[in-house]
Amino acid sequence: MTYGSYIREARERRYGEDKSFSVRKVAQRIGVEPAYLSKIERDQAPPPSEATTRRLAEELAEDADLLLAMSGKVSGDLQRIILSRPLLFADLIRQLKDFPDHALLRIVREVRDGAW
Amino acid sequence: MTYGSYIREARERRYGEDKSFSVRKVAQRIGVEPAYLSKIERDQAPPPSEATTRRLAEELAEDADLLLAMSGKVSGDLQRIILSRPLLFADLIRQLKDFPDHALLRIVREVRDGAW
DNA sequence: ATCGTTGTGTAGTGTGTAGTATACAGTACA
DNA sequence: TGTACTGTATACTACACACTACACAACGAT
Repeated sequence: MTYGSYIREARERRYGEDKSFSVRKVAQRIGVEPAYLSKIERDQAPPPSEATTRRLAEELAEDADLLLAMSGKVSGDLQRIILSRPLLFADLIRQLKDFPDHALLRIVREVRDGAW
Repeated sequence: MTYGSYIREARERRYGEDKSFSVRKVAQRIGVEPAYLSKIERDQAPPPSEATTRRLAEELAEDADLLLAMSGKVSGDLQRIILSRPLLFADLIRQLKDFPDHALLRIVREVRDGAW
């Protein structure tokens, strides 16, 4: 599933029930040219900037982090968090690389629930 | 402490004991023009690409993650790890944002020591 | 005195990013 | 039958990134 096809499907799903989700209208609301959005949806243009992806995500009620991941980008706010303590986060992330999802999820939960 | 001044100090420290750590020689070994390295060291050019920073880090025996952080970049391998499971890592990192260093360090250690 | 080495000033280059602008063909409907 | 909308093809643009190429003056050793 590419960025483009994902966006296209999400938009068309909404267009089915609300005709204001045409390429033109959505493009206008997020502040880009319709031809550009069209190219993105057909993967003829690379995914747009982080800012544009965020507007698009909000418009289509999709997850911004997921969309950003599809465009090969790590969210700017995560980057800033990592850069504030690069060595600690580098260690942590590299160690979690091969952890299975469920172990990761457990850590997320324990950290959230203040088991620390 | 900027990227440039940090590099300059590290290089000059080594130049004191080994004359092969001149701008010219180091530049040649890491594969860039001397004038370019000179500009970088004086912060007249922005920090170089990740690849060049890595070669520079190795040449000067400095920490690549630290140097990359100074240049405002998150290491590519960390990005790839995050992008492999964007939602899990996004959650985790955002939750750790305001953790004090010692708490983070403890997690790093417990994860490493297989307390999971 | 000159040769090699030092760092640096200035100008220019190729590639990528993130788009805009205009025009065009097809479809819906009133 | 026209007009209002649909998506898309094509061409172009502005700016940033990551450098190279060459020239020059200062200094140190032989």
